[in-house]
Amino acid sequence: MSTTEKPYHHGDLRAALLDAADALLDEGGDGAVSLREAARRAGVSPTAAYRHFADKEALLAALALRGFEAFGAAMAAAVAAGDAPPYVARGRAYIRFALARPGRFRLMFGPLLARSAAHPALLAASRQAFLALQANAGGRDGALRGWGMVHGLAHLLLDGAIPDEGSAELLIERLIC
Amino acid sequence: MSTTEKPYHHGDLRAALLDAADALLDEGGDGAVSLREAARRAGVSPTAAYRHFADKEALLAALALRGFEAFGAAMAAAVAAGDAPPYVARGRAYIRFALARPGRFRLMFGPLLARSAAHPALLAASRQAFLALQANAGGRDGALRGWGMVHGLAHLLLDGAIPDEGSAELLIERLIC
DNA sequence: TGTACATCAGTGAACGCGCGTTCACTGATGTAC
DNA sequence: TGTACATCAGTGAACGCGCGTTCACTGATGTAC
Repeated sequence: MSTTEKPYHHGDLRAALLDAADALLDEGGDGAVSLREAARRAGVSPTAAYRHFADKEALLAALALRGFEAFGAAMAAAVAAGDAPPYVARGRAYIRFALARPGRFRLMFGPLLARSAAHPALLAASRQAFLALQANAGGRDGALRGWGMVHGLAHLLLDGAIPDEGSAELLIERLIC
Repeated sequence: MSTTEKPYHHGDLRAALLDAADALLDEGGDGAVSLREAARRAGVSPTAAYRHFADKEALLAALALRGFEAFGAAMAAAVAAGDAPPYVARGRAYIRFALARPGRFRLMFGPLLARSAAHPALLAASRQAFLALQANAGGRDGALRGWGMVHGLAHLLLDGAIPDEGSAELLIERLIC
């Protein structure tokens, strides 16, 4: 749907660059994103990106922000689907999102966030994600424990640290309930 | 104690390089480690490292392995201290280790592990870490939930994602019990 | 309706950088006889 | 005890690479009168 890899045609180059960078993110992780390669994939000269982003970090921040939006939408959709109590549905959606878009997921909670003073919008987005998780969680500490669990399982699954379980999906349904 | 930054003197260059790389790991994370900079810090020419490691990935793998050893020791020491039931003590030690040595922690469960076919020793080490956690955990699924929780809280704390709580140490004691 | 001008998105050459890795080498240490 | 030789750890010059970023530029689009 969204990440076409063709050169853009008179469209919105900013969006095309973000799409390209997004793809890089999922292919090679954090360090695989470069302005030059994103421009290459968008079919544009190496320096065109500077029309739309102050520097590389600005591109990454925009990417992370976009990630949080998609993330929030995915969680809301999972709750709306009503297949499980809201709290359970959100937890499962959290892990599924991470597995589907590992690069995005890692960037969202990654090094940029640690330097959050420079990226207040990012910090706000992550706070909001936590607030959403907190609903129906049985208090703040319970919410933190739950957040920790889904966040940790997501990372462990992504890193291949969990001894083989067959399907990750089954594991998610068994553990998050 | 271990990570001296002085040029080594006729000692074990391999260990000196690992120490230097370890320091880089904690200063700048995964991507901040370079053979050249490690050699520089060890006071040695840029290519000396190739006497001791086949390539950069071999250095990183050795670093991760060393990390798992320190990690196992930290968990065992925490249990032996007896301040809390073993399962609780291990969980707390897990998070404390991550906070004390973020670079190590991230590397241990990071990208190398995902390509574990190339690094069987690493995979074995992470399996063993899980087995240790599993003791007194109330079954395999309970152990996975617990592992997820401590792993996730460690990451969230490292990334500054958890809204300020004052002391991380207090948070650990309150949540892991 | 037509002309003059400003705005702005993308170009392409160029910079300096640090990196991983190779290669032939030097000089010290140790071993064989 | 002394000499000849092999081993081996570290050197330093060199390679090619992709990167972020700058700069002066071109050419199209839009606006003012």
